Amino acid sequence: MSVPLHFVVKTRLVEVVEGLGEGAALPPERVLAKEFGVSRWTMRQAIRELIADGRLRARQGQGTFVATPKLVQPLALVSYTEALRAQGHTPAREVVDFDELAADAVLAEKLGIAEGEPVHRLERVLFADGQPIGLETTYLAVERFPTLKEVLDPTGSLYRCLTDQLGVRFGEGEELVETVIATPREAELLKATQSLPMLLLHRTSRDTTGRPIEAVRSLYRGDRVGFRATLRP
Amino acid sequence: MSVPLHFVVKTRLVEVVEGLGEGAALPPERVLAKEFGVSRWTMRQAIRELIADGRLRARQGQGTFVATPKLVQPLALVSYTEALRAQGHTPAREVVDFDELAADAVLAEKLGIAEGEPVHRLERVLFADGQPIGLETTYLAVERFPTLKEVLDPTGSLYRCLTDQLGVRFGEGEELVETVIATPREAELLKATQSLPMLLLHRTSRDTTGRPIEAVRSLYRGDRVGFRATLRP
DNA sequence: AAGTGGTCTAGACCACTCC
DNA sequence: GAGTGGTCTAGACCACTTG
Repeated sequence: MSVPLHFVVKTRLVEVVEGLGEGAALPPERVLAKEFGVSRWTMRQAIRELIADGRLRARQGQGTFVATPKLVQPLALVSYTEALRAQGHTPAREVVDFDELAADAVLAEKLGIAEGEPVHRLERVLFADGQPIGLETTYLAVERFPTLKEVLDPTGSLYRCLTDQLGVRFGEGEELVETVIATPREAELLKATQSLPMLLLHRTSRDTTGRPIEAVRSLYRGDRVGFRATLRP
Repeated sequence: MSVPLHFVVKTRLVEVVEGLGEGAALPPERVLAKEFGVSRWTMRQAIRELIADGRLRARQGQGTFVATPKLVQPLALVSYTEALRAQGHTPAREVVDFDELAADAVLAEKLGIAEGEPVHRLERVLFADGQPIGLETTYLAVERFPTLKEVLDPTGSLYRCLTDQLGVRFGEGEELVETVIATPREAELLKATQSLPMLLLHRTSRDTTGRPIEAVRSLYRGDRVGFRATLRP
């Protein structure tokens, strides 16, 4: 048993998947388990890994289907909308929350303000071709952008609003990427199942004078999205 | 049951973990399950997620322990050794394989050679402070670097060898980041458990004339490593 | 030998979707 | 109502580490 059974099943299941076209339906878990001669738990373990790898997609009450390839998002200070459109996809946003709160120590540090000062919080679900792929939460100091709530169309591009209407000039930024497991709330907003690995991206942007503009926390579905960075020596 | 039981358990377990110090041992799974009044499966699900999040670390036959914070690796064309040392950690490498093979279509395309031509493959496990954190596989065209096998100390820095001894000057590079599930072989080399989410990084480097140098596939343990990128507008 | 985490089974019920 | 994926239980055995 040095190689777990569920991996053997996964390997054989990959061959089945490759024999099917994108979007094709797989037989039900219970049927597959019987065909492969394993328990449903083992079958689900194999399927879960193929879902995490982005090769399958499960829809409760409907079935499991062969997935389309992952999207690739640039790790760059560009508009989400433009980046996606450039790849031939249809972007969309949905506002979950747009309110104010008091900065905790970590957030205050990132935004260069004192703890307890008010910050805007804009939380939006990002879509590509009608499918939710990410949850983006942006924090900006109220002191620095007092008119944001009147000026910004929350369904539009924040980046455009800041540069075009508020005269902000983006300078350097720093991004951190890691994998995490989504909370139930996040999974629900992204229409994902529990315990799916996500890509968590933390960004802090500064203007050309080095002053902090925003702190962003973006959670992307690991089964649907990857990142691309262009490196300069 | 809109919130899964294992998440409730996870939330309560986090509080327990926060009350302990780094490296402290958790009670055995069976004991925790009984204390929380859930089955061992549910307990393991909660623990597995905390492991994926990098907050716990399981060692078979020993127990489960509170983990140390994740490392942060730069997404940049710099030496792995130097990057790690700059953060106060001790780097090491272990050669798994150093041989030649014929390029398949994808690899040939990346390296700018014809399919079937020979390429060097150097596969190494990367360590930080004695712990395996990544598996790096580098491919270079034999035609371009015919003396590599004689010149390179495979336990040393490839980057240094190329720049200092072979006169290569690195230009632009492109990196792709995504999450995947490790194969049993990869998991074993990284001393990780099955079905742990990994960060997969694909890099192709070019010299200052735009000619391909190397194709690299790096698999990092998602529970121990994150990436940092500095953005320029 | 004892105790730990890792894998697997058989069976149950829930939540959701479609007919 | 029937069928799907999602969660959970109780119990078993395996693989590994330590005394």
